[in-house]
Amino acid sequence: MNKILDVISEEVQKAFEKKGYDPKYGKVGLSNRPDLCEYQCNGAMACAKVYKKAPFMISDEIAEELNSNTMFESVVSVKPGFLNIKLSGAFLNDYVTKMGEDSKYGVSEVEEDRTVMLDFGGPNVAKPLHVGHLRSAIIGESVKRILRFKGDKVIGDVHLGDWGLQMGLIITELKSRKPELVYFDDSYMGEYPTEAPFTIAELEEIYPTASAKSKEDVSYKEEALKATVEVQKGKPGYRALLNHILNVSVTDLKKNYENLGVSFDLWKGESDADPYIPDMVKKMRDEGFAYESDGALVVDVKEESDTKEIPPCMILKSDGAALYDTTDLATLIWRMNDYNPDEVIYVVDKRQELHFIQVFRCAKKTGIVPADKKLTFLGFGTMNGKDGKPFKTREGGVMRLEHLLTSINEEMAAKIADNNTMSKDEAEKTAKIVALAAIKYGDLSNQASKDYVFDIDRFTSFEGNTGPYILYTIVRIKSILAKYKESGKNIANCKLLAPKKDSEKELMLALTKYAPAIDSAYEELAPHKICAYIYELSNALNHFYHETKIMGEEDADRQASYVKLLDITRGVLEQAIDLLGFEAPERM
RNA sequence: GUGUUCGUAGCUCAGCUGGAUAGAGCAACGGCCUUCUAAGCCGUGGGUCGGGGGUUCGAAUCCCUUCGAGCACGCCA
Repeated sequence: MNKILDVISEEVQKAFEKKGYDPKYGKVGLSNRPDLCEYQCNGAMACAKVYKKAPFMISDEIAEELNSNTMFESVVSVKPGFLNIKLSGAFLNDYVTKMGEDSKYGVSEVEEDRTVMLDFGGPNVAKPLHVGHLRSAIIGESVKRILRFKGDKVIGDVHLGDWGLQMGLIITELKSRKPELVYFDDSYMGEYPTEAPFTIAELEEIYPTASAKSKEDVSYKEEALKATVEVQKGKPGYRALLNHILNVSVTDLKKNYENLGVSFDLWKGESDADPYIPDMVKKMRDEGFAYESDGALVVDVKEESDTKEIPPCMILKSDGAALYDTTDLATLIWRMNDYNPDEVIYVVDKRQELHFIQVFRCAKKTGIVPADKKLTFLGFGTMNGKDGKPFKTREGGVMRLEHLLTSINEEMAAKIADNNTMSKDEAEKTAKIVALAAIKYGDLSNQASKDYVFDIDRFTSFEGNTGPYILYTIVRIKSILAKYKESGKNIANCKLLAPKKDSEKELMLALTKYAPAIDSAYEELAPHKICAYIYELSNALNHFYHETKIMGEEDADRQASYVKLLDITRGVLEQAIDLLGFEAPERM
């Protein structure tokens, strides 16, 4: 169905045309003076310049033309040339009724068939998820849902960090601890054990230890670098270890992402790009793109329009090892081969922007990615603590995601227990749902590209513009709908009427803004637009709720209309929070 | 140094493809629970949109400049 702005604009444009002006001036926008009108058209001012007339005269003509139109309650011309528009209740009723009949509440799907590869998550194997991984997961999951909702085919890939120096470090540390393992015996020719020689807990301890050692001990670091090259060259014992590390980590990661309501279609990693690297390098050399520079193999990606020097893309280090430029490029090879996406979107820390500029340019230049494909960098800002510096625990370390979730869950459960007579089991389940909504909404309501302050106290207070406020609004609606059903009436039979009171009309107007909100979130890959929208809608609902006694309404038709309005609002809110990646409980 | 992002209320943030009186939440203060969940609703106070120029009928929004902060800048990822 058409967006309400388009429907209104069409009428206004017709009026401009009828009066002899270019219809393009009839474009209508949302009012920025809600005290005066619901919609406004500013075209008369621009139009006045071209037609050499006073803007006020033009707006007067249009207002007069439109005043008999049943779509509008009023169209008023205001100096210097604004057109202030109010919709008629009958039109609004009709429009919102149609929205309610549509499974997507008026959001239309994109016309062309598109396949999008979405690269998000980006956890490193052998390292526990910490709060730094939260943003990519939350934003990526929401973007994935938004794109799918709009009709794109989306393939989400976790893109594990399982290939660089970190693998060399783990192997080196493991070797120094258990040199007797067969993986380190170069003469061993048999099958390697299927059981991993470590648990996830050990693995998580090994990496930071190794990383710290390498910073102090030069020979240790050299050994790790050597091990890195050897894994990449395919040394059997090390490859077997790599597989163990991968299996143990991925099992654990899946569990953690599941707790966040985040899922991936592919669990590929940097290591999956490895088979494509030799051919890629050879081709880049043969075709003259890659050349030696200070012992390393690089591809220039400078462009004339650059305002600064863009360093070349590094393909191979002077010791022959691959870098992240290399794996990201080779990853694009299999992505194009196997899935042929129209666009690849990277949801990664914005500090990596330069790297991706290099990779994108190199991929286009060398033909890995055809010119008509889109490569998009969706960079997000850092999660800071209250002090404005990157988020740390009180002790100064990184906070594990599990710990963060557990502590918020506990606070939530206590709060719910205070408020309600729920069973312990239900309270805990509800606490998880609400806590997750708090965290996700807290993140998504900020613009992705900006740094934001992660303030646990604020998120657990649950007042104002928060996830729990949205959920609370939904729960209130559900409660009334349940009561209506209990009274033996059927929501499906409810028919919407034209609004009578202001708060009722406001709510209907808020509903009509759903499709534009989703569309701009889709176009700009900006989930925060959805947050802003549902906050506005929730406010409208709560205002209406406060002054309308629905169950006490005596006029059965009016009551049915209220119920219908609530039901549509509930549907829109639940659909919207699903796009953000969380859900609402039945009670809270 | 070069580039880049940003600077909006005491705090955290919207608004930025130019429109009328710059909006929310938190915090402060004052009201509203015998009636559908007060995690709510209503109200008050709080701003030279970092500073200065410019373009325009009109600028938080576009351009220039200046101050301040963050981030990135070939062999870590």
